[in-house]
Order: sequence, then C-alpha cells, then structure tokens
Amino acid sequence: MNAASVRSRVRAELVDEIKEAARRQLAVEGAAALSLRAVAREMGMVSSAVYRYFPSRDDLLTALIVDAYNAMGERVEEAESAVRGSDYRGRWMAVCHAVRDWARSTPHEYGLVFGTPVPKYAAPADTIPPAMRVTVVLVQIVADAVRAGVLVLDREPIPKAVRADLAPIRTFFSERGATVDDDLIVRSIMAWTHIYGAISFELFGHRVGTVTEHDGFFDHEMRRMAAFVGL
Amino acid sequence: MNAASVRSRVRAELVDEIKEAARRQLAVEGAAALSLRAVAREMGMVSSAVYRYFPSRDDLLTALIVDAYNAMGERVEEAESAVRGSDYRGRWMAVCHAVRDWARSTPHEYGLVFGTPVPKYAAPADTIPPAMRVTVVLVQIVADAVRAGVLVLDREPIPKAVRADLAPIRTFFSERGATVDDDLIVRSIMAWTHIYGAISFELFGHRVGTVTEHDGFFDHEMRRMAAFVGL
DNA sequence: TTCAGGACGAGAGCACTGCTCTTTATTGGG
DNA sequence: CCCAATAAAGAGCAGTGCTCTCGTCCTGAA
Repeated sequence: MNAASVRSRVRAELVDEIKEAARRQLAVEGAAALSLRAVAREMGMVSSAVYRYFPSRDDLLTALIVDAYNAMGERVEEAESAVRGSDYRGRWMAVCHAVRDWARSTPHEYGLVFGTPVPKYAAPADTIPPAMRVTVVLVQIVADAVRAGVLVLDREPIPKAVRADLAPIRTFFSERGATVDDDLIVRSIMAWTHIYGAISFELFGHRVGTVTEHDGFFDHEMRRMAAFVGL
Repeated sequence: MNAASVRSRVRAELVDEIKEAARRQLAVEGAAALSLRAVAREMGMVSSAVYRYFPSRDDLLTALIVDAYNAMGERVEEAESAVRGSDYRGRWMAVCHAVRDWARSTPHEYGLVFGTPVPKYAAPADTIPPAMRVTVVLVQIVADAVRAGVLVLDREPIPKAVRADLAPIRTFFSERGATVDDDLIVRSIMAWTHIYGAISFELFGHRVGTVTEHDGFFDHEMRRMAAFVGL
C-alpha cells in the first residue's frame, strides 16, 4: 500500500469517527441541536480541527443524510430479497415494514431525511442515487408483477396534463422490463406517498388521539395500499 | 375602559407585533433560523425586552404554531362552506385544495406545524383544538354523506387490534350525527394521511424527478382518495 | 392626591454556537 | 533524511438564547 493511501486511510477513519460521533449526538438531541463543537469535544479535538474533515456543519449533515438514505436502502433491499420473488404482495409489504422499522429505529435520521428541509439548503447531486434506492425496489416489484400478468388493473382516466408528466417514469419502468400503463404509475406514486405520510404522521406525533396500535394500523394500511396498487 | 385593560391592550398589541415580525422572519429564513434577537432588533427593542412577552424562543414558536393551525383551519372552513352542502365530494375536494393552497402560501409555517418536530418539545395542550379543525371538517363531510346515505360502502375486514383502537373516533363521529362503520374510519384516517403525505412530498422537495405538474397531480390524487373514501 | 408595587426597557454578562485565521507540531514520501 | 504537506491547536469574531440588575414610568388602591 503506498504512502498516499496510508494518509487517506487514516483520514477516512477520522471521517467515519466524526460521523459516528455526530450520529450519536443526533440520536440524542436531533439535527437542530447537532453541534460541531460538541462533536469535536467528544473526540478530544478542538473545534477547528474538525473543519479539516468537513468544511461546514451543513456538509457534515449532508454526509449523514447520504448515510441515512443508504442505511434505509440497505434495510429495504435486504428485507425485500428475503421474500420469494413471485410473492409480489409479500415483497411489497416487506418493503413497507422495512422502511417503518428503520424509521422507528433511528427517528432523528428519518427526520433529517424526510422532515422539514433546511432552508437555503439544496440537496447536492450525490444524495439522489441513495435517495432512489427504495423507489427502485418498489418499481421493480410492480414491474415484475406486471410482467407476470398478476397485477389487477383497474384503469382510471388520467388527465392529459398529468399524463404528459409521466413519460420519464414510463421509461424508468421499461428499463426494468415492464410496460406499464399511466394509471399504474399514478397508483405507485400514491402508494409511496402514503408510506411516507403514514410513517411521518406516526413519528412526528400527528396521530396522537387517533391511533394507538401503530403496528396493527400500519400493517392494515399498507395492505390496503398494496391492494390499491393492484398487488 | 379601565386602566388594567389599557395595559393589557398595549401588551396584546406588542405580542401581536412580535409575532408579526417573527412570522416575517420565518417566511424568509425558516424556523431553525428564527432569532429572538433579530426580532427584537426589527422592533427597535433590546433582546431582553422581548422576554417580557415570551418567556423563551420555544414559547414564541408555540404561539406561531397555534396561529398557523388556526390560519389553516380558517382557510379550510371558509373554502368548505362555500360549496353546496349536498355536494359531499366537492366539499372534500375544497378542503384538500385549501390545505395545499395554504401550505404553498406559507411553506415555512406548514413546515413548522407538519415538519420534523423540535426535539424535547412537547406540544402544549392548547395546540390540540386548533390542530383538530381540519380533521373536524373532514369528519363532518363524511358524517353528512353517511347520514344522507350517499356514501359508497365497500367494507374491508379490519383486524381486531385495530378495531379496538377506533372507539373514541366512533364516538367523535356519532357526536356529529353519524353512525359510521370501522372501515370508513380507517379510510378517513388514510385519506388525511394521504393529503399530508402529498403536500409534504411536494413542499419538502421529495417529488423532484417524479412529478412536475404538481397542481394537476394533486387534484387527480385527491379525487382518487375521495373515491377511496367512498365519496 | 399620593405613593407603593408592578410592569417595562435597557444594558451588561454568561455560556454557547459556526467559522476563520495564524501559529505550531507532526509525519510521510521523494 | 529532510522538507513540504498535513494536522492540530488556540485565539478571536460575530452571532445566539437567556439571566440578572438597575433605573423609570405608570396604575390602581388608599
């Protein structure tokens, strides 16, 4: 191993340690209270030293966001691949529960990703691929079911203006070997919207006084959305 | 008017001015950057003077949250009451669009209310009634439609654990003159979840690369959710 | 009408934040 | 083996939420 990589390896380790400390702090206090100085303190460094690794607090947060997306994606992919391929509904449900389980296990990271966006903060391009991982899995399930011909179709007329919008998604599906109808695309987007809405409602406390049995309700809800999609 | 109320009137005016300034700042920078000192500066006061009116920054935020809920509720109630009472679907759609319009007109206030909750921050009891206003309107529409017998029923079996949870909501409906079945309650909660999910996805930027025609998509989406509820 | 007590604003100050700049120490690679 | 690149430290700036004290002013009761 050449010397340059020795240095960069140490550097990468430090970067990981900093993210680790930041994540610990995040879990306790939330993103708003994440303090670079506190992270530095925990690592026995002086605050200015941390700036060698992350040019700003926002950059640290961006790194945590990317990690969060990837952690979520990993959990989802893992859960989905554990289900028999032809059990489309089972795969779908596995994804739904995997997202929620991850969200509940690290609520602050979920909030970081899906909560109020930081003002003036534009997500850099390198957050996009990790952010797509869950969507890709969902699309693949639907595409597989379409190809197998087991998806219940129930076409609703889609307004022209909306239909024009869906072209890129249509190609996204066809890249995965399925020719899908616009109606199905709409239903898929709505399903993903619903997954997000249900988990956020629960985690952000907007279901107090409405639902107590979160586990049961979520499962039932997702089952119905799967039916809505046609699975 | 006695003297005490002179004082309290001036005080109330100051409180309003402070909230007004805070709201202006909120609209520009977002909740995270709301600074009590900046508010004080804008009003030509010293920061410590503001503490005579709001004991802490969080209390200011709470006041803004309550105001936001009420503004949203007002917009919704107004829009809903403009539709002919027997047009249940029209009333429902009016509510959906009113929520979204309000959210888009003051995105930071929407984020304050529906975004990542502030850690360690428990919503005080006086935020609950304002927060309920939209829900109440939605429930009333469904209840009216049930009473009129125009609601399409399509009962799904509800798991026992979930059903047990819904008792308080059932009485909430019956207080509004409708005997509803558990299935309908579930569908209503899901619809409200979906409204929230769709608006948050749009406002928080999670639909970039998916939907561009937000207006058309939202309308279509809400139309389908109305059908899902049975309207 | 007087006057005590409460409300109010100002200012200083504390402990904290993100971030920059300069100086010093270290250490890896030619 | 020595030098340049890298890292770490420390001081410092401007900002934050919040507290405490100290005069001032005004109100409601005596």
